[in-house]
Amino acid sequence: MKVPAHARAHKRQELSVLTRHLRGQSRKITGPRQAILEILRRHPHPMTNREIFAAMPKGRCDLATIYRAMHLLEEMGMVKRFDFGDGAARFELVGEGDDGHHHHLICTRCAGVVEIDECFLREIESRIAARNRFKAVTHKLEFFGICPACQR
Amino acid sequence: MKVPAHARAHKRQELSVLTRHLRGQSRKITGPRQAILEILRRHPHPMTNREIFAAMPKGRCDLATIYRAMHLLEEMGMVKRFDFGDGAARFELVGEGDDGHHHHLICTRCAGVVEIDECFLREIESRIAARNRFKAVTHKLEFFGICPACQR
DNA sequence: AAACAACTGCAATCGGCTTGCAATTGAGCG
DNA sequence: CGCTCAATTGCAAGCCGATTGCAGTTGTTT
Ligand SMILES: [Mn+2]
Ligand SMILES: [Mn+2]
Ligand SMILES: [Zn+2]
Ligand SMILES: [Zn+2]
Repeated sequence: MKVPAHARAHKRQELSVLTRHLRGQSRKITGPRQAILEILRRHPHPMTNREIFAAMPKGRCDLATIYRAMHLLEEMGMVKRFDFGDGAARFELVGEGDDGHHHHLICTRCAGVVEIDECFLREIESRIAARNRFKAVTHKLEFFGICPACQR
Repeated sequence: MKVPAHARAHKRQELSVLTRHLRGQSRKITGPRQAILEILRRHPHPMTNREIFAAMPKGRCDLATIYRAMHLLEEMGMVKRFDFGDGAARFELVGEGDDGHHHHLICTRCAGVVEIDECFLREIESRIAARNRFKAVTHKLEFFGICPACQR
């Protein structure tokens, strides 16, 4: 099966990003880390560590390795952690030059996910920070409901 | 130590609410359930099951009982579940005739909590629901930052 | 007071996540 | 290219919040 040129380009670029981020921290570019980014790039929605593990070709690495890798990638700002409230962390690839902040609309029946790209709270957030004299205020927000397919 | 009259009144009222809610579902008014509501009433912020357990007079009941009670009380709409993202569910008493929906501002250093009573998203929520044809849309939102005391 | 369903305590168990340790491997260097 | 060593990994044990099966207890109804 042939890989299209643009996909190869994607991959090359992403690898270079990984390399750049790892340099200067004496971190290594390893198979598991590349595989994880590869998998995340193909997925439009946040994935659990287990899902990443399952998507990995033939037990390519241990689940513990994925947990450790996600911490590293999160620290480097290459992935963003989301919490859908079901007890399992989810991760999504962050675009270059983006901070990854956004929200989701999640179907409570089928677990389907809709990406909500705008954030409506930037303004409100600073008002709340000022009013309570908090610094470095952020927020976590997710929407839940019943999707069209699950309504009937 | 004497209990003031208004406190006794509070307690009586709350008990009657509990009774009313339990009736017709063949549920029992038990010691643990009364004790839990009593504790929650004294606390202005969401509590974990462990905290409720610790606040209980001398191992008055088992931790598992508290977990079960919180499910029941949540189902009955008497408490609201919150998620501060640290892996432990938190519960807050819901006022009568209130749905309990609100938000918090949480200090990531000292875990202090500020209650945010307004909800800014009612409007946006219905826009999102309509745009994606979802029904029964709700949201979970919490703010995080560094409180005045922790800034120095 | 009896009868029975609801409830509780206890201990086992689960699932997500972390961690200690010995073996492996990537990156820089000669 | 092969050497060296810290970084990384696999594995297994363990942590923690939460759930559950079961036998014994208790609240409610009659
Ligand atoms: Mn997303
Ligand atoms: Mn609150
Ligand atoms: Zn936002
Ligand atoms: Zn709200």
